[in-house]
Amino acid sequence: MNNPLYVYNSISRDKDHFVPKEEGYVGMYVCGPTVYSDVHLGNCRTFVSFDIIYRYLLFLGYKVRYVRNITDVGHLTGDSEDGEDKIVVKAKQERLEPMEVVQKYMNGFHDMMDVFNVKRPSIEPRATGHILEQIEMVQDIIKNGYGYESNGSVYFDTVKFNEDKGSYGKLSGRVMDELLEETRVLKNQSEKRNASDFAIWMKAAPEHLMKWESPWSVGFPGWHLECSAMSTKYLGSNFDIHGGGNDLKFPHHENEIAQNEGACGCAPARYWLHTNMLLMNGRKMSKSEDNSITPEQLFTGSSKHVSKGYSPMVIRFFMLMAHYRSTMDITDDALQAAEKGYYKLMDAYYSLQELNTNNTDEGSLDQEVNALIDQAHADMNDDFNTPKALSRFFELTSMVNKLKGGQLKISDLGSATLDRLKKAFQSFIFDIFGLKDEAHHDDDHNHLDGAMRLIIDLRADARANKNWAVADKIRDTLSELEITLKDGKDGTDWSIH
RNA sequence: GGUCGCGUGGCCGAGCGGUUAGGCAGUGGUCUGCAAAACCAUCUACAGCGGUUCGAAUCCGCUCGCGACCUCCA
Repeated sequence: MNNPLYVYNSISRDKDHFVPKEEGYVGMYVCGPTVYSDVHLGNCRTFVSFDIIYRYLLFLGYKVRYVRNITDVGHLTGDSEDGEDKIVVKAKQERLEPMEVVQKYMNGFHDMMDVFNVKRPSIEPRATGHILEQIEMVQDIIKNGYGYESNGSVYFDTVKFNEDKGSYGKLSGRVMDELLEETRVLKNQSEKRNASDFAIWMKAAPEHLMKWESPWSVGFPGWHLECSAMSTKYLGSNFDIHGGGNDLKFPHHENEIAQNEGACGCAPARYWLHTNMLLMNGRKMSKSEDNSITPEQLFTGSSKHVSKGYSPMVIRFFMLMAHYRSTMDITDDALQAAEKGYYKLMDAYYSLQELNTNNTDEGSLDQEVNALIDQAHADMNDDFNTPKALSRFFELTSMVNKLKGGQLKISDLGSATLDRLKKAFQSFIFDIFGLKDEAHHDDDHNHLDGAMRLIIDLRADARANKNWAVADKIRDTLSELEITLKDGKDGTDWSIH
């Protein structure tokens, strides 16, 4: 349990020993959604991944301040100064106030996060609530010589920054000269000094819907700026973890680093964590192309890509089966496999609760059980390797089933180890992996369990009388209701699948 | 075109120099009134071609295929 935690740091391109700046505390910033449309599944994977990271840090005993923003202004369609604000575009389309659009999709986002059992962050700041902080940051950047005004807009001078610091592009591996060449043709009409410069404040057209007073113009902040300003405000100018999807590395995170260094001379985060993409049909999910599925479609099964609906926890479990830094391909077969695996694991958890031992000494099984639990912890300490940790629990699941079925003797397990095993299942499945048991819902479940015991008794009577017709009718009818009866050596169990 | 990454058995997906990953599916068995569940056994692997090494899925080179970013995206 005392293994140190290693995390893959995109900056160093290596697994680094995680040592928080302040012992016992972790500051973590994750780029949240731009709330201009419904969340899509890829978003969900990213936030589930960081939820597991957040939960694991909490499990390790850290006091974590987890900041995840809501982008509600400044994120443009297309790049550069030619684009329109995504939220403004949507507001016009739906004939709503921009803030109505924001509220609508932010609510939807929160609901979806709840459905996936994603813990809420400590602070969820919004860009529009931090205009002053962003203006101040622009002023600092200008003061330090890395920003310049041009026709009411302010741009970040990437060339000057790179000359001084020599580091523009270090996160994403870009080379300054290449950036200048690549973009020169496309953006030669701009107000920018260099093609790779980016806006930190933009002058708004008179009819623009969301705009604020600033020293330079009535306008709005550049997209990248909010994260720099808000992470600094709530986590300080240098904090522990910054996360986001892989596709944010460039330009978003690169520019964030430049802004923070440009404003205060310090690198914002010490560990940069990036999640990988969710694929469908081997390609990145895309709304514009036809390879996309919404969470709702996945839940209900109303999509040509799936044969049936899958519950949110099955999907969360599915996500656990791959490492967060690997791409993950959604297929119907893989989801079916995840569904069965999820139920198998949950069933084992309940079977485990029924196990008891009088053996207060060490038993012959103790070593193996303890080793598997230790390995699961080590797996999580190795850059949050959930698929590997999960595999340990499937091995433990097999042992639990053998103990239950009598293939292994419960007397070979010491009570201390059994106790530890129960705690480990609890911690990993519910606290760390963040799974919920969808079949055993508290009060409802207790009522149903009482009724089910009666039915099981009646069926047992029928079977004792060799009245197979009645016994099978009970079993088959329940099966149609997705209730499975499991006849074992010590009577019959049931579960909802 | 530039940058980065990936190609593992029927499917998903770990491993990244020597030992069974794991889940799902398949096959044979145990159990069962018959099933299901569970258990036991078992079958399909490391894109191709070279090289390094006592030893390579794991390192290096080349070839082929795929993906991401560079352009809104988690």
